[in-house]
Amino acid sequence: MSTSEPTDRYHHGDLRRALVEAALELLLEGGTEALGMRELARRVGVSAAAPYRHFRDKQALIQAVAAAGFALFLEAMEAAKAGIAPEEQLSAMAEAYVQFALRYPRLYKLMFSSELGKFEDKELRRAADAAYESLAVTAAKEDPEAPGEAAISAWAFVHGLSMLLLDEQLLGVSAANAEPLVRKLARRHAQRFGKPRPA
Amino acid sequence: MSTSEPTDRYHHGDLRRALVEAALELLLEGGTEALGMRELARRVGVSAAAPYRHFRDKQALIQAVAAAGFALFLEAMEAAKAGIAPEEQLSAMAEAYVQFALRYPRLYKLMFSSELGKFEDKELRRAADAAYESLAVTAAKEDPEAPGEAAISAWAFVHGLSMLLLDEQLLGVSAANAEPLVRKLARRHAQRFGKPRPA
DNA sequence: CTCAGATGTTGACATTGATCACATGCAGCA
DNA sequence: TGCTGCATGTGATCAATGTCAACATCTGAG
Repeated sequence: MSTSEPTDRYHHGDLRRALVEAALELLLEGGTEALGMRELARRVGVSAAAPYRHFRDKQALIQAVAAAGFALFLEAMEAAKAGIAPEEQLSAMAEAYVQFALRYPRLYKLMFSSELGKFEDKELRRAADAAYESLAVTAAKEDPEAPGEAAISAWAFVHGLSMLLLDEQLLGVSAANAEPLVRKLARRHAQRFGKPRPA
Repeated sequence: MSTSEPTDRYHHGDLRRALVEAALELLLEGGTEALGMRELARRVGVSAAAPYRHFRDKQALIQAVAAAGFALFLEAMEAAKAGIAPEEQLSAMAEAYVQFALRYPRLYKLMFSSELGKFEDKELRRAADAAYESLAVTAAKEDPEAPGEAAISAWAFVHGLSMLLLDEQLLGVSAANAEPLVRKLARRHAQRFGKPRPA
């Protein structure tokens, strides 16, 4: 699936992209701990100093990975509400949200790790905000009287639920058997937070 | 406020406690990055290898810190619902929860960092579960028909909201001006998730 | 009083993030 | 075509970190 196979040319050709790709793999496999500049360089088959031509910092590299993560995430969100009846959209997105977190736990964690300085990197900020918007607009439609609160509430709900599941904080519930619970909770949330009973 | 001032005896006397205390300070000041074994040893005025007599790993030390954090946290939760009318308890706790997260952002983040292996350390696990219980029982009372779901929902809500605030993901809302919003959302949540309108 | 085990120290090793001066090769201009 | 400037990659090196093993020191149980 990799776009670039290792070459032995002096100039790699597309190092930056290759680095982000490899970093993503590394992250998915081994978590934040496994994501090191040197190991990364090794993977891509390049010297240890090379990555610094493309990223000021380890942090900068991580921010790029997170941004890529948010792009993936946004895609999943959009896909989730495509072709779904409006009144079902919110709960469908909620489910998709949690499923994403469960499928890519380490990536998800990184994306919200918060010491990655989300406000400092413009591109990252935009990617994150785009994902937020996708959910927010759907949630807002559910409660036109207080759209802002509805959006925050929905976001907080799915985010919190994801974290709890990832931490296995919910006794007896793990990623494997989470789906029914998630579905039930999503329904419950959408129902109670939906438009306050029209006449 | 420190229990132990630096002595120049060969044996420190209460290194373990001193280490956890110092680690907590270090964490609160500089975040996870600043929390290193060597720096820690330096602070306590002891050699770099000494901490390893009390903690197998850096991870073990971190787990101990997290456990201490959960104790603090539990305390705050219990204090929040003491002497409050039952129907106000849930929203009071929700507020207290978020306030804790906002007051100790880095500690809070560490406590839920999830690669600290919460399930492996028994003491840590118990501390975390105790905190969970404190909120869960209160939330469960709000909706006797589905106590489990009510508990998860409440926990997810406050946890998610805290994370969003810490990440400054909510545009225009920061720790400083978060209080009114938090209060409003807590009320809203308690109201909608409360007992489904008794007759 | 003694001496065994707990607690600290010293010195070392491998690894990491980061930076420097230097090497290389591609692009555009002659 | 051939030259050359600039982006890109290399290797050597530094300081710092987590961790360990061998040695030193203290303290309490008998």
